[in-house]
Amino acid sequence: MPRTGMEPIRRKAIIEAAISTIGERGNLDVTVGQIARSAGVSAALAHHYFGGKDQIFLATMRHLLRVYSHNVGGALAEAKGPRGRISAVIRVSFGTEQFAPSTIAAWLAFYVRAQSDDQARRLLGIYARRLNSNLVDALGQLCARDDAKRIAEGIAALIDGLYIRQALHSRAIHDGPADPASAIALVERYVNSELGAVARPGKKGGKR
Amino acid sequence: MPRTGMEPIRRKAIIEAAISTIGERGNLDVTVGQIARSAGVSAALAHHYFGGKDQIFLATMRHLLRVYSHNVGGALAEAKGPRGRISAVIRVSFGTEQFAPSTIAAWLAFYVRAQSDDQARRLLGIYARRLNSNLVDALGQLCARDDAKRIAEGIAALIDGLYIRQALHSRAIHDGPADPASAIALVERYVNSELGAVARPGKKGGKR
Amino acid sequence: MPRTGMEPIRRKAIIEAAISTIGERGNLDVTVGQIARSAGVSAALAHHYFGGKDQIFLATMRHLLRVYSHNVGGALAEAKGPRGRISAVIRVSFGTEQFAPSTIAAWLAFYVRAQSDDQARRLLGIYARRLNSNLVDALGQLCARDDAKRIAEGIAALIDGLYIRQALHSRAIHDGPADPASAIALVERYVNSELGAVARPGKKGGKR
Amino acid sequence: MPRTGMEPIRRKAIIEAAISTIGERGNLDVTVGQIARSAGVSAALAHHYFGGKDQIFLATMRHLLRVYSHNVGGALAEAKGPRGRISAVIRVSFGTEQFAPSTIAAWLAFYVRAQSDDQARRLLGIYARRLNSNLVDALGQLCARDDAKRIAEGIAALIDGLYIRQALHSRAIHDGPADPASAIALVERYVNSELGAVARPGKKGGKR
DNA sequence: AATGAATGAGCCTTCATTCAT
DNA sequence: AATGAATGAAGGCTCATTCAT
Repeated sequence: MPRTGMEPIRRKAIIEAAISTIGERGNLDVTVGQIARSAGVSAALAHHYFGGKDQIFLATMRHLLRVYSHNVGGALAEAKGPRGRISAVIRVSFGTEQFAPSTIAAWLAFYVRAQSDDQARRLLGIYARRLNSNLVDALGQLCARDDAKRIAEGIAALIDGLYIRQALHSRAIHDGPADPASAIALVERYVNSELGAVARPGKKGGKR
Repeated sequence: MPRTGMEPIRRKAIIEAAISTIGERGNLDVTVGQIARSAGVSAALAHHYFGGKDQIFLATMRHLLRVYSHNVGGALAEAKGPRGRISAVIRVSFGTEQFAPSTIAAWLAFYVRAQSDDQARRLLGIYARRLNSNLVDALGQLCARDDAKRIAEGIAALIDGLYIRQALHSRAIHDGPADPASAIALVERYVNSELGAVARPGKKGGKR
Repeated sequence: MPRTGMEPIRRKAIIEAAISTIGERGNLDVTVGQIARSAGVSAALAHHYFGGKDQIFLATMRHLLRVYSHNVGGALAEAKGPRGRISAVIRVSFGTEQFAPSTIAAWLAFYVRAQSDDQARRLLGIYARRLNSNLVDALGQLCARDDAKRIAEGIAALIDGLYIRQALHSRAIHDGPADPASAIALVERYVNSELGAVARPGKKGGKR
Repeated sequence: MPRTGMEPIRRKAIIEAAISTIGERGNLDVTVGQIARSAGVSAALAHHYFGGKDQIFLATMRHLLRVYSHNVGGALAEAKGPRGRISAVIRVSFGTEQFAPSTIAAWLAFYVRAQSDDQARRLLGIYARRLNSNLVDALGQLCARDDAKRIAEGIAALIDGLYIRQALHSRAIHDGPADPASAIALVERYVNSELGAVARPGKKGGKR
């Protein structure tokens, strides 16, 4: 059975097992053994390929972040105009892949992790800054720089907030929008009213 | 030294130690020993008074929730009109007591905890529903029921999102508003524009 | 049963258990569990009091070294003249306490350990330098400085060599002197002939 | 690349890798993986050729012992008279090959190993007895049998002692002779004074 | 009222060893 | 001839929890 070239296959399996295991529990209190079992391998193998529990977590974060970034990148490429790019970011953030319960739970768990783990913090920081750039750049073409920053912050906060609420909702705490559609609508509406309220610089009329 | 009537004093000390210990680490991976030491007592005593680690956590959550509710209650009593009550909720949510780094970190940690612990979930659910009622009730007097629900959801999401960002911010990830004032302004602005966009039913003008 | 003030008792029991366990095996491949069991406590307690396996080893070395130093100190105090002090060191080195099989085995195990562990090296270095000082000082009153250094080195080498041979002997490899008396006689004879071969500086006649 | 006839080449490479790996660490706490890597092969191959870790160690000991014996044999053949044969043994014991830091460290490690491993003990016993025979035979021609035994023991102890001190010296503990020459001189001097002190039986005068 | 003493259970991690290719 | 793949077993260490005082 031991064929050569198993490493990438195992790594992927273990990372996916980590996501689902973390997702099920809702936090990082999972053992390497649980993850490994869920991946159908021994705990020793997981260590062999990743070097340790921390690295498994880091690799899992990196995977989550990379998939998200990749999806955002794709949506951005197809988007039309600055307003379209904003919508693209929002749409991807609540896309099926992103908004799956266990993905969200893992996401939040890593948010918390970032508070005590330097590497996790750095990783998250990179993604956060990139997201912020995307939003501020697009908004900057539609309004003043200061407004752009503020609105970007609002959008990001809304997304994070809806994430956390979704995580709790799927565990029957909140009654908020279980469906991505409502979440998207809520954020879009926010963008619209904020943009509607501010003058676009350089544009002739501005708001009447 | 062991005088009678120490129980409430010890309980309080332990709960406060729990908040600060959790707050410092940013998650619930704290030992009973750490909490106890920070409270100046032995781990055995913490056990004696609370019965176990889980109960310490629960009591700490309850404390956090109770303080918050109490503050909201007070602000609500002084508030003028429905719009004032909304502002009261927002203001309290970002008040100095609530927005202290370690309080926020503990808060988030318990949010995560609620995903895997039934009792924590129930506790959080009660508070969430009460907050929601407060918001929806007030908003209901200013707009249609459906709009009220949606805006309440938006407000709650913004608050949660700004919390999580604040937690990460104080650990140097985000560049968002470090100060409560900006956070409050951001949410207030949201409320204003959302309310501005919807017609208030039953009020004379109504929607045209 | 758990009386207060157990710590020193346990520490001592664990250290003695470490010596005998290491002595029986003849090397440091002993588990904390084995040591603890031999001391009649749980492995957790050994960790509790010492902090870890390394520290148990270090404490054990320190104990061995301290006892030896203490014995040397006592013998030195009673010794008459420089030649007597040399004999004192030799006598103590092969004294019953020092020359017990498990003590010797432990001693050697730590010698080996010193090659890969910094702290053990430092510890052993202190003792080695002190032993060297004692010998060189005493010899320096009986012969030239350079001779003293050389003879001290010879004595130390003989002691170490006889130790290692004793360790193997008690495991049926060598046929050397099983008894301390022969070992002492061998070293004493070495000292005598070396001293007899060198002129004592400052003394007129030298040897006849 | 896998040509036929690789076995002896691999065996030798692995044994030499074992010596250097053990020598670097200064003890037997080396993994098969480390040895194999240092030999440029996989751990599985080392297993394949030797059957297990223990056998690798045994083969390494055997190699060390065989080289030493071979060198002694060669030196003995060229030596002149019994006194010359004693010098030959001493000279070889501190020869460059024998006195290399990693060789000495490995040697000591195996000495310690012999205390807990039967096969290692047997192996070492054979060599020890042979060395003893060589010395006692040669000495027997220069002095009484009893003296010969005693002096042989002294020589062996000195050699072992200087070895162990050399091992520690190269790790900066002792200040003894770093160079083989001093070690040889020290032992030779010992032999001379011991022999000078005893009457040679069967020889004419002897000392009165 | 309070704590030191003590431990069982569990987790991470390492490693020798096996096996199929 | 040689190795990547894989694992069982074992050890160090932590920690919540109990107990006697």
